[in-house]
Amino acid sequence: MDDQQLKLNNQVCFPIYSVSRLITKAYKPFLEEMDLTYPQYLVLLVLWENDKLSVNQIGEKLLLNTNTLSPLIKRMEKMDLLKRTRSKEDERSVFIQLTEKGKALKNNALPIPEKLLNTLVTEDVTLTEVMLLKDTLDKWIDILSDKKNSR
Amino acid sequence: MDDQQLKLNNQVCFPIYSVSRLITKAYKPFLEEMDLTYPQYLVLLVLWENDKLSVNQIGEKLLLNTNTLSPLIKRMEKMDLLKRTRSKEDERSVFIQLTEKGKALKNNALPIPEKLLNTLVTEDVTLTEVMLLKDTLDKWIDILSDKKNSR
DNA sequence: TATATTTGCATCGTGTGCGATATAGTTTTG
DNA sequence: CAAAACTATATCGCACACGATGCAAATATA
Repeated sequence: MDDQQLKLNNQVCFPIYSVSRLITKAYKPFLEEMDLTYPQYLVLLVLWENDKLSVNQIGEKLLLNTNTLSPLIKRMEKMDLLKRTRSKEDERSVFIQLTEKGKALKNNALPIPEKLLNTLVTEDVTLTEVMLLKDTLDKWIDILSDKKNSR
Repeated sequence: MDDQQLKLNNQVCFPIYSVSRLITKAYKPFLEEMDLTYPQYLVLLVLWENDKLSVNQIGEKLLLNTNTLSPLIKRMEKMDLLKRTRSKEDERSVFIQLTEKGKALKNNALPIPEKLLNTLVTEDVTLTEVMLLKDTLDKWIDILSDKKNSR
C-alpha cells in the first residue's frame, strides 16, 4: 500500500510543531533577561493591550483554558507582575491587573518583536512570505478553534 | 513610543504557537484510538520509515533531545510498541526497534494524514497555500535549528 | 599510555498544556 | 422560590519540552 503520506518529510503538521518549539527557543535569550517564559510573555502582551481582564477573557485571546492559565497566572502573581481580584458583580470571576512592575516591563519588551523578525526574515524568507504564512495560520485558527460557534 | 508590534494580532509567532496546539488537538481523536500521543506518533513515523535507529538519530529527525525522548521511548517500550537494545559496537548507544505490535500500527495510521489534510485544506485554505506554508516553515527549521552547523 | 575531552543516554526540576473533575456562585425553570 | 442547569475558576494527574547535571564509554591528545 502507498505510505508516502506517512513519511516525515511529507507531513505539514510536523514542521509547524517543530517551528513552534524553535521559535520559543529563539525568544528565550530575550525573555530570560526579564525572567519570563514565552506563555507568560503572551499573558503580558494581552494585558499591556487591555488591562483588567478576567482569567477567561485572557484564555479566549490566547486560546488557553483556565487549567493552564490558573497556575501560570499564580506564578506571575508571585513574581509581582500582576494581582488577582475577585469581582464583586460576579463572585466567580477573577480580574487580572498589572502591577507597576508588570506595566514597566513593557518598555523592556518593546524591541523584542523586531529582534525576532530579524531572525525570521532573511534572504531566504521574505516579509511577504511571512505575511502569507500568517494569513494561512489565522484562517486555520478560525477553522480549528471553535471561535465561529461562540460568535 | 510606538507599540503596534507588541499587539497580539500583529505577532507572527503567536499563530504558530496556537496552530501547533490546535493541530495536536485535531490529531487527538485519531491517535487515541491507538492509545498514542502526538509525539509518540512522530517517533513511530520515524521508525516506520527506518527501523533500528539510536535515540540520537531519532532525536535528529524530530529535533528533540534525549532528555525528552528517553522517558517518551520508555513509555512506548512499556506499551510494547518498541524495544531498546544496547549497541555492541558502541556501548553508549541504544538502538530502538519496533515490535510486531509497533509495526502493525502502521496500517491503522495510514488513513490519518489524509483525514488531517481534509480538515486543513478547505474552501478558505487551498492545497497550494499549504505547500507554500510548508516551504517557509522548512526554511525556518534550517535557520533556527543548527542543522547547517552539524553538516 | 595516562589523562583530558567528547559523546550517548539518562535523571532531575520546572513550567507548561490539557482532559477530568471539583467547587462555589449565578441563572434558568418548573 | 426551590431544584436543576450552567458558568468561572481551580485542582489533579499525566505527558511532554528543555536546561542543568550525572555517568559511563569512546576518542583525542600530550
